[in-house]
Amino acid sequence: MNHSRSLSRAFFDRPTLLVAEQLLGMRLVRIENGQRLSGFIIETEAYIGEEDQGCHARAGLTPRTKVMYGPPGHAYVYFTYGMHWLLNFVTEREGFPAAVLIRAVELDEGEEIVALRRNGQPRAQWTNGPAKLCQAFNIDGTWNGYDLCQPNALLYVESQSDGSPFLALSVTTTPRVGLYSVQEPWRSIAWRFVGSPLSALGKKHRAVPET
DNA sequence: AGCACGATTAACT
DNA sequence: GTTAATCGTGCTC
Repeated sequence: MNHSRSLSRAFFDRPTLLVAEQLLGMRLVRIENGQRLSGFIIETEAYIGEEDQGCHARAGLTPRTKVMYGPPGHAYVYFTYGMHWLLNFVTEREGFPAAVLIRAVELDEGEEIVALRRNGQPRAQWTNGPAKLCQAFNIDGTWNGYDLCQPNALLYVESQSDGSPFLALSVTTTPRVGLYSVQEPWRSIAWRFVGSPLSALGKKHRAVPET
């Protein structure tokens, strides 16, 4: 594609906080039966290392966390609450467990299919949650370990051809969602990145989005 | 082998 | 704002 390019492994092979922030405005792409489904990433969270008590890797190397210990640029997809799949991207060097959770995207391509999958829901709620976007893009555990940086990948992230994001966003950081039982400082550390359209600046400002 | 728990969502009141 | 749905994971026995 002329106006875009796939993010390289080097992009993910960097400090997780940097990756989490710079993923905002990039385009998540899923090729399904030859058709493109995509959305602009607008919300992420960082999970970094065994010390991070909010990170699954706090349990060390297990069958579940194995992918996070692997090379960067792979998908870490896991199941939670008995019914939801969540999509993460592995970051940092091989051997160091870290990942970025994709919490929300703004749908770009694949409206018909997503409308079908999220039937009954208004458009604004199609992909505004980590499990919702997995449902919308039909991403489940079979994608765990998938290499986003391989040639002709069916799941990957795009930037513009010059490497910049598609959307110019103002970035707000807040504590990560749903870590109520996690000890401090991990519970409150501001490792959640929320992108808001620059055009919305000066209008409504939400200091801390509801958790 | 058994069990408590959860990086959530939708459908309630 | 509250709660049920639902099952893989990791920890304990």
